[in-house]
Amino acid sequence: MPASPRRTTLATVAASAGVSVATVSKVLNGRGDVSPVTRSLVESLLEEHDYVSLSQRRRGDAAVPATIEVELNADLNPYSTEIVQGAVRAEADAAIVVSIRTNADRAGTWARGLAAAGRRAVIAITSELTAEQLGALSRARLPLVVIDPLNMPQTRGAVSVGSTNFAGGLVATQHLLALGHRRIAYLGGPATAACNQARLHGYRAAMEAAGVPATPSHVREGPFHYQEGVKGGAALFDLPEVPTAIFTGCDEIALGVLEAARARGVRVPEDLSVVGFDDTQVAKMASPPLTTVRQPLREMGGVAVRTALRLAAGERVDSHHVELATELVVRGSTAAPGALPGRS
Amino acid sequence: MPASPRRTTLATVAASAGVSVATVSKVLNGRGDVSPVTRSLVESLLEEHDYVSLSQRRRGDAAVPATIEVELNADLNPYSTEIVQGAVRAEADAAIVVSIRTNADRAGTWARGLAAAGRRAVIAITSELTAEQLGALSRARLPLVVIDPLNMPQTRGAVSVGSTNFAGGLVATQHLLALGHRRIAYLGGPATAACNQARLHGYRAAMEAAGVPATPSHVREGPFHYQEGVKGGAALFDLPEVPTAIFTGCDEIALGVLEAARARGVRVPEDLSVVGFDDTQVAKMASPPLTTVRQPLREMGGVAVRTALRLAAGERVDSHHVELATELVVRGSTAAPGALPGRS
DNA sequence: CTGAAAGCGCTTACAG
DNA sequence: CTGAAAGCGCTTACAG
Repeated sequence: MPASPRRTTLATVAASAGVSVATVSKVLNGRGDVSPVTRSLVESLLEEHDYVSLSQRRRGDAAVPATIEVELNADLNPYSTEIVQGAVRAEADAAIVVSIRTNADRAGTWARGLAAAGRRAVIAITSELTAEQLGALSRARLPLVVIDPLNMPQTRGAVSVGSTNFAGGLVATQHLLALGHRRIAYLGGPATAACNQARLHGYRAAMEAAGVPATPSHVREGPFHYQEGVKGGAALFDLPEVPTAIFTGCDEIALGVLEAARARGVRVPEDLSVVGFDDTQVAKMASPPLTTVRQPLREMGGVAVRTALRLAAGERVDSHHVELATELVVRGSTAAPGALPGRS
Repeated sequence: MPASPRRTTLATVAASAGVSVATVSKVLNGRGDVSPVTRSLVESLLEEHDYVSLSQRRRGDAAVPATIEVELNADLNPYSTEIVQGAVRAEADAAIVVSIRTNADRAGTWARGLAAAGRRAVIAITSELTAEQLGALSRARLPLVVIDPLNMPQTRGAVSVGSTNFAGGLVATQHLLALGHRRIAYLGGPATAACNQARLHGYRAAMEAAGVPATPSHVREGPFHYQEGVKGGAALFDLPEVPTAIFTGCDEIALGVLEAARARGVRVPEDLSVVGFDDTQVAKMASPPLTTVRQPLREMGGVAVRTALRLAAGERVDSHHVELATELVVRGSTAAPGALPGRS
């Protein structure tokens, strides 16, 4: 979008409202001595002419480094921590403001507040953005980059960053099949999340290709939480056909499964193989260390920041969805079914 | 520091330099048509009069929310993640800029850059700040709050936030003693860190009060890393007097010990009790879940932000060191020595 | 309530 | 190089 040669000034707005510059200035500064009628007329004209205050224009100067908002929908977890890490490391000149959205504000207030505070772009991690919020960001001229949105239909228009989730689900399941497992369960993420759907399809594709279609009772979906792993793992152990391996939707769920196994006296990997997803810090710190599908989360954070900066600079981006490669990382939580202990 | 009634304007500087306002303006805007002599005279006078540009003043307006820099000295880990979490949640109106210091810039450049970018205060987590950096922040009028600095002597003047580490070390060790342990090892943090020293003293005090002074070979210090736990745990298992319990300097180290134990076939808590420190997210996700000394890390992040904002507003703070209470959280990684399994 | 007028802080084209 | 002068965008005390 080419910038218009001159930005709107108070004089423009005053002329179109048929009032003096002084009156417009008063409205802007929230003075009391303006009639409600005049005030609302001026306010709508300010909006219409897309008036940007002097201080905001100054803040847009090259001298002031950009700030980018990284919005979380919940507390930092091992997954979002990695993305934030990558965003923070990405660009020395882009300050990353981390915040947790409370949804207390209305969409317009929220977006305008961000613009007024000097944000140049917004990166939303696993958020559920409404159509109003997307519209408000657009009106505030704030570009948006989403990472793993939880509600696909609404956010389809936004620029997004993700990873090859289908391939990840496929390779994780193939790894377990190659070890000799046949009763492989999927303990995944929220059914509405696109990333979860892709992983599930990868799992199903691998199972079908191996001639052992997934048993319906072996597929469970739920939030990406540790407790899901504890509960889901326990539920799977109660099945008549107990799985010998569980492919999980994220490392946190996998750690929950590890705990469910320990509580039952089920040994990992001797009695049960477990595969995580993400390769967050906790994967390496698990006992046994987790075999997991690595998502390049830090790189994804970095790509999101660089994409956001390009959008903020008015550049076009080639692709509306950047997808980075996943990779299987084999550690100690997987083995052939019935394998003997003895690993290091 | 009471703000002077009026900030320096170009006119003031022009008068004291004996040049016109126009010339000063040219210097500020980096125009070429100013003689080097005049330029350097004006520049030093701008510095001397502490001139703040209009845009910077505007950025200081109440309308623009404060931004606070949270400086990490390394990648986000479970400990610093919790503090960041608390800082982000603390004040709706204070934007938290997270960054990892690279030390590429000289101290003055770094501090002035932060001030120019609109930061109002700096919070440093487990950093090693030099005297130059402290001085540069002070000259840039940026208040500093430190959390668990790694080098105590240099940072003694700074306002700090911490927790009752001595009490934490004491209560953790007393818990193990009460369970019946006598051979209790300490696998702690860096010897130079004040928080580590306090925990070690608490451990020693408890041991001495119980009449079982700590064996020197049972005390090891090192970085707050997972690998320290793996290596340190293995080293302790090789001792002639193998400990029956290990009190660790942080949850990450404790998870390393869990893994060292698993690799040796040592069962936790039946053969070995393990106590962590911090109560980060990974403590709950460990298998078995960790008994640990909870530091209120989120609260510490929140207190740091509120203190930083007060200092930025020119208020005096009552105390140069705020200390929050630690608390023992008993989970599944501790039991009486030689206890039988059977817990849930 | 409203706006003409004075004023503030800054920038810039231009005469010297 | 330098600065007087014109001008820009905005604010505010005050007259009506």
